[in-house]
Amino acid sequence: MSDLLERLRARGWRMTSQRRVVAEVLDGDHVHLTADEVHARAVARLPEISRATVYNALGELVSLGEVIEVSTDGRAKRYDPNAHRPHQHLVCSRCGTIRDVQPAGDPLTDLPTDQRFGFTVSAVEVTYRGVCPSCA
Amino acid sequence: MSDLLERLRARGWRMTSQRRVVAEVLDGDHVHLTADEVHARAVARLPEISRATVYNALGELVSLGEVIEVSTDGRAKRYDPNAHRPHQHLVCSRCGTIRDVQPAGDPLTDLPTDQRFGFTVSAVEVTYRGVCPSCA
DNA sequence: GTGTTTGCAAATTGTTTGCAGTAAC
DNA sequence: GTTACTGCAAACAATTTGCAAACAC
Repeated sequence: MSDLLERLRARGWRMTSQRRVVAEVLDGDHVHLTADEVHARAVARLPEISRATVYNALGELVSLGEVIEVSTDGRAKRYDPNAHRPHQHLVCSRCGTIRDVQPAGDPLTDLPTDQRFGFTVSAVEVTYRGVCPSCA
Repeated sequence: MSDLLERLRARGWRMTSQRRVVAEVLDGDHVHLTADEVHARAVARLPEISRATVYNALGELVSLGEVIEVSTDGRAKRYDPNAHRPHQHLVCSRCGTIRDVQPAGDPLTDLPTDQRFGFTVSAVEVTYRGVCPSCA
C-alpha cells in the first residue's frame, strides 16, 4: 500500500498538503472514486480543500500515468490508482459496483493486424457488464 | 442501408417527423455522432427540431437496443447505430477518429470463471487506443 | 525569491425536466 | 379521442477557468 505517494515523491511531484491528501485518499486496491468522492474524503482530513484543487491533482496524476480515468457509465468519471498492473473492469449494471479483474491473455494481441487499419495500437480498455451476486 | 427505420417501424415505434430524421441521420456504418452532432444534422433537414427531442429519441433508441451509447472519452457520449453486429472500437488518441473493428473471438469468453466473482456477465465493451495513420 | 499551486466564484458543457401545445394512431 | 411526443426555457451535474493570495522549493 501507499506506494503511490512514494512514487510521486520519487518523480519530483511538487508536494502540498492538498496533493498529499488526494494521493492518500486515492491509494489502495479496488478503488474507483469519482472526483466528488475524492473531494468528500479529502475534506474529512483537510476541510478547506476545494473541488478545483482536487480536479487539478487528479488531472496531473492521470497525465503522469499514475492514475487511470475510467468512464464507467453515464455520469461522473472514476479514478483508478491501479495503473501499474494491467487489469480490466467488471461493472454491475444495477448497483454500479466495480471489480478489478485480470485478463486471461493480453487483450492487445486480440486485435488482428488486418483489423488495425494502420493504427499503432498501444492500449486497450475492457469493461465487462453484468449483474453482481447481491443484486441477482 | 436504412434498415434502422424499417426495424423501428416494424417494432411499432411511434413515428414522427423528428424521430424519423434522427433515425435517418444516425443510420449507416462507422457512424459515431454525439447528441449535438445528431442535432446539428437534424436541424439541417428540420430546422425547428429541439435538442430535448433529439435526446429523447436517442434515449429510446438506446433502450430499444437499436443504438449503443459509447463513452469514448472525456466529453460527450457518442451514439453508434451498429448495434446488430457485435464489434469493438479503435480510437485515435490524437484526433478522436473511431473505427469499428471485428473481434478475433468472443471477448465475453475471455473472462475466466474464477474472475467473475459470481457476476452474471452479459456484455463486454472493448476499446483499443492508438494513433491513426494520418496522425502518425 | 520565484514560480507553482490554491481557493473562490463564475463560466462552460452536456444532459434532464416540467409543462402547455400538437400530432400520431 | 387518447395518449404520447414536441419545443421551450429553466434546472442540473460535472468539470474548467481566471485571478489574487499563499506556499514549496
